[in-house]
Order: sequence, then C-alpha cells, then structure tokens
Amino acid sequence: MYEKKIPLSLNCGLDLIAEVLYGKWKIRLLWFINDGYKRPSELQRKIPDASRRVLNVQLNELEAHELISKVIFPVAPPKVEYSLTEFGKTLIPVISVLGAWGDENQERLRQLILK
Amino acid sequence: MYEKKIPLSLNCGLDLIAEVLYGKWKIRLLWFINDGYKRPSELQRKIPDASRRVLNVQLNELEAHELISKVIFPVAPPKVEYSLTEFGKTLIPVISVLGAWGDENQERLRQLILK
DNA sequence: AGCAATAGGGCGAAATTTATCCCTATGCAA
DNA sequence: TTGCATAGGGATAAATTTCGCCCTATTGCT
Repeated sequence: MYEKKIPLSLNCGLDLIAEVLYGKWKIRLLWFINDGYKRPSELQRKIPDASRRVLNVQLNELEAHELISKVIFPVAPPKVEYSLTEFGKTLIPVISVLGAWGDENQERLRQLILK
Repeated sequence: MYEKKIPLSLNCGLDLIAEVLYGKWKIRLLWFINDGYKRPSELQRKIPDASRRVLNVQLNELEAHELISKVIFPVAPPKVEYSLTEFGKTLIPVISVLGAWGDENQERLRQLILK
C-alpha cells in the first residue's frame, strides 16, 4: 500500500469527513449500495467509468472506515454482498444534500464547468 | 494550464458539485471567506498547510466557477478582497452539513483514520 | 476443450493534483 | 539600502490517485 509522505491534517470536521469521502468513486459507491446494488459486479456495471481495480480499492477503504460491511458467501463462483453499516447510513442524508445542490444548479454548473 | 485527458462525467448532481468542490483547500477557502477572511494573505495565514501557490490556483478556479468574486484595489502594496457570490452563498449550508457530520463523529473518525 | 461470469490482488504506468522554487513590482520602516 | 508585506504567475518536481494489464480459481454452458 501507498505510504503518505505529507502529514494528514485532522483539525476539524471538514478534514475528517474529507478523509473518508475523498476518492473519485466513494460517494457513488455509498449511494448505490444504499440503493440496493450490493454485489461488486453490479456496482461495476453501475459505474462503468471506473476500473474494477479502483472500485475494489475504494470499497476496501470504505470498509476499513466502517462505512460499509461485507459478507462473503462461501460458494463458487464467488459471491459477495456489501451493505451500509449503521454508521454509513448516517452519511446518506449528507450525500443527499450534496446531490441536491448539484441537481438544483445543474444547468448553470454544466455551463460553468465546460467553460 | 493542465489539459484533462480523461473525459469528465457530468451525469448527476453529485458529479457536478464534485467538479467545483474537489480540491484540497476549496471548501476551506469558501468557509473562511464566508467567515470574513477576505484577503489572500489572511487566507494563507488561516490555512498555513497550503502553499500560497495552490491557494491562488484554487481561488482562481472558485472564481471561474462563480462561487467567489474578487475586487482588486488599485493601490500599492496590492490589495485584493474576495467575497462569496450569491451562488457561492448557497453552498454554505451544504458545507455546514459536511462539517457537522465530521464534528459529530470526531472521535470515531480520528480513530478509524489513524488505523 | 474453450469461454464467460464471479471476486480480487500485484505491479507499473499514466493522469492528476499539490508543493517548491524563483521572478516581477511597489511602498514603507529601520 | 536592506528587508518585509502585498499579490501572483511560470516552470518543474514531488506526491498521490487512478488506470490497465495480467494472474489465480471455480462452476456451468456450448
């Protein structure tokens, strides 16, 4: 795994939440898991732009941060299901607020971002 | 400026808000500007971990996205003041929600993040 | 036998972001 | 005159994140 060279700053709530949500696909993973897409292959199909490698890595991080939990079914072919922990569920309203702001300002943002 | 090589995905509100908030210091800049720290040098003192270069870059991006606006006073030594636009102000409640979640779960997060 | 789906890790390269260093300019204070 | 504060950009290096390719394993279908 990669060793950070620049020390973390964990001063305030904003630093802390950033530590667990910062990652290109993490918010989306949480969202889709909350939406009922539990299996890695389903999530990959919902997020086709992400390489499967990174989804695995980010799922592992979300699990390490206790936002999701994982059940491995001892069958072949392998079957795995993720779900939000109670802690993870408390993030859903936060993510809703983010998404809502983006939706409300959709046109304007699209225009601004595309220069 | 840097030219992106991987196409943006701007499908949903979450993608859109990420486009304007993703950046190590952006949220903090918005927060402090809202808090009344208007001048670049003040902001640099409030965020000593960031190099002044990156703060400038991120301030420019926030301005390009119309979240903040800039007034240049034609004096020497130079004086500049930033403030939130009306659009930028609508982000403050969103940022509050993020910070509140982080604050509420402060101990747990600190422990999880530090392994 | 050959191929697809399932899950996931190793590893190196590419993409992207952030940090560092250096330079310009003006006015004021010691 | 030297040094500091002000604001900010260019160029380049370093850090970090994400991508892409390859390999393992099992079951079932054709």
